[in-house]
Amino acid sequence: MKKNITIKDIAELARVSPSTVSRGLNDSPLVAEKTRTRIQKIALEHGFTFNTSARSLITRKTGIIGLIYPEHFNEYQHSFYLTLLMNKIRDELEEHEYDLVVKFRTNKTGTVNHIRQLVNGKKVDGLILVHSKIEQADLDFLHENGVPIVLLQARQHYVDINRENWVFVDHKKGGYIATNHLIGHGHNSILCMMLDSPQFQFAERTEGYKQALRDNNIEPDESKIVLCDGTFEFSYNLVMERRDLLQQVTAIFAQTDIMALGAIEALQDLGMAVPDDIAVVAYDDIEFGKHFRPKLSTIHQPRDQLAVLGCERLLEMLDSGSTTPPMQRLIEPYLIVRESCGAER
Amino acid sequence: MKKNITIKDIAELARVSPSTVSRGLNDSPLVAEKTRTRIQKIALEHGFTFNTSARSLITRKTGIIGLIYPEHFNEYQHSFYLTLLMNKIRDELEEHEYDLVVKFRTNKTGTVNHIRQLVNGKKVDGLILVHSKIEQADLDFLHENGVPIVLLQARQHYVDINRENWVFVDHKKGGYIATNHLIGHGHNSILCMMLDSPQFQFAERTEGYKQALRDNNIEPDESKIVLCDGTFEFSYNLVMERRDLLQQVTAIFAQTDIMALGAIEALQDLGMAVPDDIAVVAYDDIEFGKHFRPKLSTIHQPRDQLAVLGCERLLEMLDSGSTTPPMQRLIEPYLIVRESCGAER
DNA sequence: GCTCCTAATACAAAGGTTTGCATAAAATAA
DNA sequence: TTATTTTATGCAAACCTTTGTATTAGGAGC
Repeated sequence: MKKNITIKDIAELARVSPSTVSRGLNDSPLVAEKTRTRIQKIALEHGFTFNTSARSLITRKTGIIGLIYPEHFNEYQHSFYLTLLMNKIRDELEEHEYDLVVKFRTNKTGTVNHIRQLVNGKKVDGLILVHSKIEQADLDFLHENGVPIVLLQARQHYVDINRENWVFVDHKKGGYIATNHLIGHGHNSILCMMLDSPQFQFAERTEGYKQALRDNNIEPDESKIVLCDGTFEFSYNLVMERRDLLQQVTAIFAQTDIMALGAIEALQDLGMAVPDDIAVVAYDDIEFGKHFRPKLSTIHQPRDQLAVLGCERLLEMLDSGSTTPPMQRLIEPYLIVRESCGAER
Repeated sequence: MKKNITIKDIAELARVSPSTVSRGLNDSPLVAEKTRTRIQKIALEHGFTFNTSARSLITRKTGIIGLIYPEHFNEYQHSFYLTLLMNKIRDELEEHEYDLVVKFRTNKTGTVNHIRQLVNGKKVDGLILVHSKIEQADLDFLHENGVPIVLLQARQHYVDINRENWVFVDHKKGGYIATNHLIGHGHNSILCMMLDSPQFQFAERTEGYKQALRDNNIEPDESKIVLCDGTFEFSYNLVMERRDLLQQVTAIFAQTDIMALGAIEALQDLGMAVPDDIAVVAYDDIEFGKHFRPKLSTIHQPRDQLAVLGCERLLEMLDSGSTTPPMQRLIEPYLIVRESCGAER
């Protein structure tokens, strides 16, 4: 096992003191031009890299950002959402020399609290939370310790977000756009397949749905809002078993693509045509949506924008000490019109 | 910004020396039972956590494992593969108190070499590579520095894997199983839609395809091996434009699910029935495959097994110093029979 | 009560960097 | 030339832990 080359070694080779080497390597103006280049040349020749531990012991910066997401994510949620978000975040952070460590949030009480451990142990400089079930106490803890954090994608109803930095997708708007589009194409009786989840964002989507109806002088009908568990099968079976409901509507707003897919398959198996008999607008914009028949019309969540805004802010807080007022941005999803909503015909 | 509580602080509170606190907190037998419990109680009350930097400066362990994967991954590859693999790896490692930092491998020369930086800077204790384009020089470097590494999922043809620890999927076997299954159901003229990629694994899949043919006394016909770029569209168009080829075959072995999906859509648009006119076996087992019509018969890659075996070995090397001979495992993918291959009828 | 051994604790160095302050060297001014 | 300022470098402490060695306390044996 080879011993690593240290600043001390470089100092000897360059016949200067370790402090000068340190400054030289960090491009300090305190060291003469020619000394610096000499030092850097030697360092490069010997493949020197800073020992991160020693460095962060004194600077109190680790160069690592923690990304925390819920552990209950499934392949669907990962694929259309988290991975691409994570990739973009990683890219943004790497440009600024930060590394990303990924954690999921265990909420088992009695277990180690990941967040506190990461922060207290000085393992991370900041945190990004993707609609993770963080508790108020943990948020308070982070503030006390001056650890920057940004919340991404969707809000939780049980924490106070007023002091926090966040970038959320305006899911109410998303629901609104989807519904409004359908109404605009002549549908005035629309089934809302709502994902029944503790996550606030689905209630928001339903809110948007209702609002769009009201804005078009249609009174929302609770019986046309059905709760689903988010799986393909559930939606499929729901459509199969609730043909009564189908009779009453001409369109469906499905709160995720996978739910839409299940519903559409069932409709087709029932001999109904999409979008001609029933139009469908979905939500999420998974890659596969455009290969499905009919191609899915769906609400797209601007993932990259989330990542970019969030990272920008985090980086800003990281070097300014986060004293500025919090950044709170609601970004707008948009509708991608393909075939399933019938507007293209 | 609150100052963190250190071992020194605890020492004062407990009226013992820092070294005793350290030993007490680390459950050393050198410290008396009653002192230890007293120390631990105080530590707990004050929410003490070790300063990771200081600790790893001396122990030379960071408790972090680097996960490196190719940067060119797209949503498709991520969703069915990387994320779930990563999740499993994360789980395995977290059980042993390791964190995971994710990096992708930039191969731009002139750029920083992530691997060396991670290792030299003492940021990671070990590495997991998911068919990343690592170069021989980097591998040698890792060995010199005694940094454990395991290679996962697929081999590269340009590095010497004899000294390395790895768990690969037996892609030749995968291709063999797929093809053999089709032959077993009466198909003796099978189109192989091969993914044209620098990755070795696709050539291996083709090898398996050929081998299966030969083992059944069918001479492989190069004209029935067509190169694809892996996209849905390419496969779709290929089928549309090469109807001559279609006339000659009764089945297709598509090397990825998404390619199969494109091909099947095209076949259906041409008025051909799958599996009745043409049977299809795919490869990867993405979640959506089972929701497609027809449900995709496909080769499943045992991701969890990859993760578990790889992590086990890595952890072993991490505390035994990796002197044991390398672990080299080829794990077998298996066929999931659904509808597209026609065997269920 | 004294010696000797063991068990428990303390001391101090080490790990690699950064950084405030002191010092030395060079450059400028007189 | 000498005094003064500027610029470049060196010294040493600090960051927080771990760990080999020294020290002390306590107990056993005589």
